[in-house]
Amino acid sequence: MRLGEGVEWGLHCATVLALLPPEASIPAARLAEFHGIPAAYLAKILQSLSSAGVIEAVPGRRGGYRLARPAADITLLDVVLAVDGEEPAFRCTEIRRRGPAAVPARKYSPACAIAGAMWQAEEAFRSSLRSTTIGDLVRQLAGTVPPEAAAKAAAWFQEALP
Amino acid sequence: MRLGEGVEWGLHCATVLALLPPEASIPAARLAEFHGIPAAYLAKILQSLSSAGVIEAVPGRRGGYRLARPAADITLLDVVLAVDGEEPAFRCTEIRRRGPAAVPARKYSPACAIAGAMWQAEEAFRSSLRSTTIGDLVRQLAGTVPPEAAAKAAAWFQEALP
DNA sequence: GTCCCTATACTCGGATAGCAAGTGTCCGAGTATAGGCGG
DNA sequence: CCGCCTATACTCGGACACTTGCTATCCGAGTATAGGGAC
Repeated sequence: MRLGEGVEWGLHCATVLALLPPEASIPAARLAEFHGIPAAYLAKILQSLSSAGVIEAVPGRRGGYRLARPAADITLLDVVLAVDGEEPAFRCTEIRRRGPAAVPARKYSPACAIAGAMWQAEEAFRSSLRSTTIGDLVRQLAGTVPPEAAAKAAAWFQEALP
Repeated sequence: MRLGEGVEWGLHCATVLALLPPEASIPAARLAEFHGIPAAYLAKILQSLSSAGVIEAVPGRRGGYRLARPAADITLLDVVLAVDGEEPAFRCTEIRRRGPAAVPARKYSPACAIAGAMWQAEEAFRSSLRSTTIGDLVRQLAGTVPPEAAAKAAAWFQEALP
């Protein structure tokens, strides 16, 4: 089980967007520069977040990206599913219905116990991600980010944005 | 996030092994035939389970695989980690320490809030898998597998094993 | 001075290569078994 | 008849190709802006 690197980028970008003034937007290239990551690939990640309705794109000369709704209404699950895809991690291929012991399909119970247990675990994973919002992250980060780094970030935004 | 197909195979094989008489073993080729899956690749999966100590290999002419310990002592997490690897799904690359707002490394808190939230979710996933054992699966399957399929399976094992 | 128009520069969006890891396969090393041989 | 020995056949274990999907990149479509000109 492996989460794509874009998930981390998407989460960090979402928290940065949550810290911007309301209605303000920031271009993908600036977000990439701020995080020290490849701009071309980050564009693809932000595109996924945009089409999923987590963030929204502002077109035009002074455009960019901003959150599509309040940070408190965006869960970590929203971001992870938008970047990584909606399909479940465990895919049941119904191998119980194959081989020499197979019987007609209608005789099987709707879901086998193995797939059920795996999906239950995945639901626990998703439930945990659903219980935290970008707003919660921002609040936590306010207490853990080094004050010096916060100051440098604020100065950088002052210069890079307007 | 995607779990390899081998995880499903490993879980099904573990339940089959749990149903065998104590001390009995079954070759990888028979397990593959029973499930209708490629034997050569299943061998690789079983190899992973064996080196992880979940199942054990019996060498020699009438050899095969069997559970390394009672089914009630094998959790689904044991199987998943053995097949899919131990490394966590979310990997923090510390992008917070990069870019124009970076400060000396020692000033950062040990773990950033984003990675912490992701790891907490993954722990919920693992905890759920830890709470179910192969023994539990066998008990559940006893009530859900079609009796007709169970009879065919028993007959097949009678003929294939000795 | 104010309004309108046009050219511009910057933005996002989707289509396009490269690479690593999962998927699938194969052959060699090792061992319990089965049969034969000798006592 | 019993025990030992050897050859065998079957097993697992690790090393070798191939395909899918993640990683990385580019160029074209679209739009708000800035400047200039007319009134």
